[in-house]
Amino acid sequence: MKWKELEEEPCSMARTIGVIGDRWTLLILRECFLRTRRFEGFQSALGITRHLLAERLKKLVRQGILRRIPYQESPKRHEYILTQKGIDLYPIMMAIVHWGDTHMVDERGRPLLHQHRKCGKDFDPVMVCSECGEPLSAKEVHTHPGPGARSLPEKSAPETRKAKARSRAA
Amino acid sequence: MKWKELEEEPCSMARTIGVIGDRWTLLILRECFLRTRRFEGFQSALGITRHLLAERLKKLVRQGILRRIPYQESPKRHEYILTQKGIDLYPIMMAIVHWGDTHMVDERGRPLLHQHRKCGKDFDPVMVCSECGEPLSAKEVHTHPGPGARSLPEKSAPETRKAKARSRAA
DNA sequence: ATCTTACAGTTCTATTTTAGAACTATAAGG
DNA sequence: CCTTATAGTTCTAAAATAGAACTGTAAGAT
Repeated sequence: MKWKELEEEPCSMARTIGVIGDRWTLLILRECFLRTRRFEGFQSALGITRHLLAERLKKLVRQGILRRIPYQESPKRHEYILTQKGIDLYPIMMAIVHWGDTHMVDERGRPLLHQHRKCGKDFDPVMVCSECGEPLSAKEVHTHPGPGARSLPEKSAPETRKAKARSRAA
Repeated sequence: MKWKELEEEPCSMARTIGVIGDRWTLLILRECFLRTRRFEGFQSALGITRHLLAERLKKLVRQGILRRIPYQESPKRHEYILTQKGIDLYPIMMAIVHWGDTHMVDERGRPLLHQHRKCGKDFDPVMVCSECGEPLSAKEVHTHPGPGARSLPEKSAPETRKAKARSRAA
């Protein structure tokens, strides 16, 4: 599988990974949500090479995740602003941060806290079912093919070689 | 910033990205959630080179995301099973899939649907506030330094050069 | 009028990663 | 003895990334 093909895979995860699934892109997006907008801002905040930064920004604009907007004439200068498509990445960012907060903090605790303006409290993000509102856990979810599926053979429980031999013998 | 340093950054997102933020790792984890457990299973499902697969699996085991469990003796064979730390990645996976379902589907529709066993319906994941239960949106969240912060200077609103000149002149 | 700085890139070489294919090893089954 | 299944390892070529220097426009300082 080549990287260009990823975006054509019949899998929403593969397609998304094709767009945002590399390390610098994710960090650039973090900066966007922290209100960084300009080339130099990204560069100094991240220490990314200018070459790669330019390339990643171009890609994000092509993908419709950032919009490149002029903020001054002569010399022409542009800012990079999240589109709605980009803002919709927020749950991914929060899910990533939350996992890090749970499993990667050192003894000093969380680097950042998130306050919900509506209720005023520091919170954690919780993922719930859109239909019943209950928190989701992996084993309560059954995945099945949708209209855009190509094929997804059901996997049977793995057998040991000996078990296979036994069942063939029977 | 080098990749080894990522995991020591005072940012839960950078640390998490250091662990799972590359394309193959994310796809391997997708397969784990679809119940793939064995080397050949990952390899044939993903088309990843055997070399990289071996390396990524080792890393995931080192990080405590997968556990390597023997399922037969002679020749010794192992399966890779998600630990709790690995299972906790589920919201990240679902958030990624959901963004793809929203922004990357073709005319045929979603490749996969997710059914919630508790309520029986196909659902979308929704991220809510742990404190008040309301759905979260980026602009209702205020980010501020926590106990593990190193420093996070507040960013002022960007100015144009002309505006800067004006304010200096004033 | 010239000099320095800010900004947003582009270009170049060296290093690191990844792709792709072939090879190794153990044991079962025919 | 030969083939297959499984889980790797090793090798070379191609691609991506790091790191530093360079380009171009214009403002402000000297």
